[in-house]
Amino acid sequence: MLRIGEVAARAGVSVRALRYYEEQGLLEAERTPSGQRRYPESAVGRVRFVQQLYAAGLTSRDVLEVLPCVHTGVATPAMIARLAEQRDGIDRQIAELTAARERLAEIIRIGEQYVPGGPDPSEAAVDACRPVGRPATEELQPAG
Amino acid sequence: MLRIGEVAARAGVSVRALRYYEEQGLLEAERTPSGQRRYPESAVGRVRFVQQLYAAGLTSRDVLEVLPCVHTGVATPAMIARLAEQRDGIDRQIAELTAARERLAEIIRIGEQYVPGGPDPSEAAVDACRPVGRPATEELQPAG
DNA sequence: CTTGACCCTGACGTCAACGTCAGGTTCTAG
DNA sequence: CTAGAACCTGACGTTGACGTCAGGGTCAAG
Repeated sequence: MLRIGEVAARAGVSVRALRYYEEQGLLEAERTPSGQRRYPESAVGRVRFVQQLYAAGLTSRDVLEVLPCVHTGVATPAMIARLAEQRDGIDRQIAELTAARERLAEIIRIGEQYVPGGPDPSEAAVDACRPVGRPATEELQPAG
Repeated sequence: MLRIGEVAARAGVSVRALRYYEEQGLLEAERTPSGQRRYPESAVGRVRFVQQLYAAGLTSRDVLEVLPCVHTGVATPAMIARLAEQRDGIDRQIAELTAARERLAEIIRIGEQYVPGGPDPSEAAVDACRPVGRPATEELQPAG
């Protein structure tokens, strides 16, 4: 059984975060007679999983829905539906992220191409900042 | 030239958000003599881009660094480096999201498999909640 | 000229996931 | 037994991206 500081260190989060997770019902702990929390080794993995879901944009409440096995150990059809919703939400997120990444990558490519000695990379960079493939309007002139 | 409500509606954000973007230096607007904001059509695309970057986990300040062309129209080598950093950050995010998605998908698969008429899907679901391929410890018994 | 939709500038409220501080207890090393 | 590290429970503070309310201009239509 691990102490809270140990779990925090291994999972790469703060002690406060673990207490917060408990408050939110995401992580249980046994208590010593004096009231100190004791965690099984598996708590480390669970915390990392919670962090993953947070990183996926889920809230604590979402995670609570997504981790029914934490409390009940059972996955009902309704829960499966919610899980699927969350999964689809993540899919949409990944799609948006990929799009954003591509636009950034394009700006970078243009920038790297012009930086070495080019006199005025502005037009190309500005184009990259525009919504995909839209022709220039009156905004964002080449700074001249 | 569009009015602020028009831009907000087309970009799918609130009027307040647009004023906030201006406050953060992410979006400029001309003003009528009476002080009302007027935007070019391209503002809609810009707002969508900003939203994309927000969705990618960037802060307003990050976006401000990432969109230097908004103000200067030029991409310096230092900016390129920052762009690359952000891109890599997004890559890491995508990787994490994909991992989270996979774990969710696995839980769903197990759930769907057992739901139709299975009497006790708990063990499988519980396994799916565990860090990848870790054997059962004393926590999370099959609820009985 | 008045009604109503839209716009303006502050400025305070919100929500989530913690950070941080206060004031006190417990555990471990010497 | 004593110092110090680690733990406890409140409870208030923080940050980012807005929401929302107050109080007041603007403008096309009737």
